Amino acid sequence: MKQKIIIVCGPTATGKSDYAVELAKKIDGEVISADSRQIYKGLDIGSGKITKKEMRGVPHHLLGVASPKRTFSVAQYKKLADKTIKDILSRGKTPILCGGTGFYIDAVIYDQSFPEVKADAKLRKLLSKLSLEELVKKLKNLDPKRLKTIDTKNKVRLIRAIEIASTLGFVPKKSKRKPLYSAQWIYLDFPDEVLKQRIHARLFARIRGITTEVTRLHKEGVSWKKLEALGLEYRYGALFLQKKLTKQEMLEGLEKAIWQYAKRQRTWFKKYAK
RNA sequence: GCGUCGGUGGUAGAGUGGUCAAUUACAUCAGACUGUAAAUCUGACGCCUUCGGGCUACGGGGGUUCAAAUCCCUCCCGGCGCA
Repeated sequence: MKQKIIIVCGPTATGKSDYAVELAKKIDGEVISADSRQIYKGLDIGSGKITKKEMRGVPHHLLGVASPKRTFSVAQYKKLADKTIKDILSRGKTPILCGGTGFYIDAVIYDQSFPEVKADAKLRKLLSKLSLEELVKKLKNLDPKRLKTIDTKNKVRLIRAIEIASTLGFVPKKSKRKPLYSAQWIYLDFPDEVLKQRIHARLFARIRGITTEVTRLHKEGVSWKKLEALGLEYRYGALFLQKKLTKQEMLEGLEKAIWQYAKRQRTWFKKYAK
């Protein structure tokens, strides 16, 4: 008998957090965040992290548990989430997995196993100098099976596959998509125009807080490069503070980027619609 | 007013007689996704098509040429210089 878990997903700015709190109150649940940016400590305003007050007494997990100075990965998330879910269930409560990072949700629900191969900075640096063709050739020698499923135009993926293959000698087979829990999916969304308006309104309400937050993070030692890689609010905030963008350019570019992100999220979640 | 440089697809911006429906970037639309996933990557992107091709397009009009976004004339618009 599989245990029950509820998933609240959907694109950004659809009110997932509020919905999850409401639901948790009704069914005596606890919320587990599935958000690749809210996982970091100090990324609050820009990531739209729920505040203590908004939690209204409902326990929340996996918010602000990683350092933004270090790289955090799905594999780590998966481990933490598993542990948390087990804990919640053991106390007789219902876990509510809530967030917009499809990959994270996927990793938890479908019990994906990730190979124990850590990032090798030296190897990555070396490989990043190679062309796509050379990388493909390398992977072909190391693990021809993986080559069949990989996106041969995606350098980042190729490098990771080679990294795994050259350490383990092969790339572990993709685990089957077998659901671990009996999941109840709740997908939140709005028509395009409405969602665009919500994104716009939220951005303007938060823009001040965003720049002060990014300033603070940089002072605390998070590099511009890292901030730019964090994307959206952090990328545009960092570009603006470095004077690489005007305020106007930041606002326009960021709003556009958030919309593009929302659509990518939709694309991901469409998979589950069937 | 004279001179001069320029007006190209949603935008920026290449091209300067044929191989141009027009490099490229951005935007837009669709999609992928097993260790950075708010990241990274892919495809489509004038209109029509029986997928062979057809049609309309590089400010407007006229012309030269077998052939023009590319050359000439003229008109309109913008920048700059001289008045």
